[in-house]
Amino acid sequence: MPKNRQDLDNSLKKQMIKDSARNIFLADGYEKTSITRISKQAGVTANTIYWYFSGKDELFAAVLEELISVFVSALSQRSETYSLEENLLWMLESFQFAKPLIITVHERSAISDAVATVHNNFHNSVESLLGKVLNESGFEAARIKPVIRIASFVVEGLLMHEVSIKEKQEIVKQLLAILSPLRDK
Amino acid sequence: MPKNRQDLDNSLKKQMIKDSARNIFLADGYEKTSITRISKQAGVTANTIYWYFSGKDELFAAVLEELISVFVSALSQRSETYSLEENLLWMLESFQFAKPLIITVHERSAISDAVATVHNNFHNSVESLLGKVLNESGFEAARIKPVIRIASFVVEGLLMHEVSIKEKQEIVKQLLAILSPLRDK
DNA sequence: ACCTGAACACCGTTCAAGT
DNA sequence: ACCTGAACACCGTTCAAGT
Repeated sequence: MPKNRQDLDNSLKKQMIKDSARNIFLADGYEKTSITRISKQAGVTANTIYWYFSGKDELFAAVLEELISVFVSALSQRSETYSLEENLLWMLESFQFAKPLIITVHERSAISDAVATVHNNFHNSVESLLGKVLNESGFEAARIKPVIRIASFVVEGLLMHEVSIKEKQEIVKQLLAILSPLRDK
Repeated sequence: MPKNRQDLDNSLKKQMIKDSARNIFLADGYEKTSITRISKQAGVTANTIYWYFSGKDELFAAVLEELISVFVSALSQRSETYSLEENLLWMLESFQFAKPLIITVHERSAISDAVATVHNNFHNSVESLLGKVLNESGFEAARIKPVIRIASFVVEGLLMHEVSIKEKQEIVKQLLAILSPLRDK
């Protein structure tokens, strides 16, 4: 019987599991990624994962949380120096690699509270950030919330569907027209 | 050993399978619905389903096709007599019952060609229908396509996320402002 | 406290065999 | 042509037993 690997630092092993999970989730999607495969890549047994995470959804939620925190802090930095237009386009670009997971987030949110919570927090973070920008640019206050929601739904839609580059540009252009503070003048 | 039930009409049995599948899919979602459970409700063995459908995704696609054809023909009738606003609100309402499946459609489209095809056809049908309406109401031609896409992404977004009634109304209101032909005058 | 091997109850799908 | 019982290779998860 292989030894316990208590030599390895505890939180380090947890991080290895998360890293393996993230890599395989991103490459092959949630469903095709088995706990066994994650465990092998992390150098542990499948059941060891259950010592650190209470289930596959909770592991997925932990992976999401890391990805999202990187993304949100990058966006929050950018939002001070770049325009809304540049940030929207940047969001579309930098999310591309996580495309298969975006659909999964919605699917698992209906099943797992852990995933649903992470999903909600994400929407709140991004939408409050964009709302702040619109507010400072003199956008009519009453319209900010619904318009931000429209923008985030469109971004999600663009990531979830196969859309040609040309069409994508047209959609972003129209979306930006809606988001322009000039419309209130 | 139970007899073959070749007494039952062939296409009738196929329909029974589709009906059982639809009911359980709608009630419990794709993942929680096993082939075995569908087969029991339809009064056949699990493997019999594989005589009529090449897999779970193909059965799901067939179920979707039926649901969509009912929906599209209803929408196409309505679009002649009702306003765009009324039809948008009607779409939101009448889709509510299929909420769990909308997310699944996107998830399985990434995996199954059969589901992807049905999904694409659906978007094309709805968007060409709405495009026709906008065209007749004198909407600037170049903006029709992207704006229609925005509308359909927002409808999907509203169906995929938990949104309060009040917020939903605000979003629809802002969306309609974008879709109003008056903006071109 | 941490980790294992073995088992559990499922799953979608396949296949040889029946009618 | 149509349908079955039995099996296959998996899956996420649990648990008694080890260190």
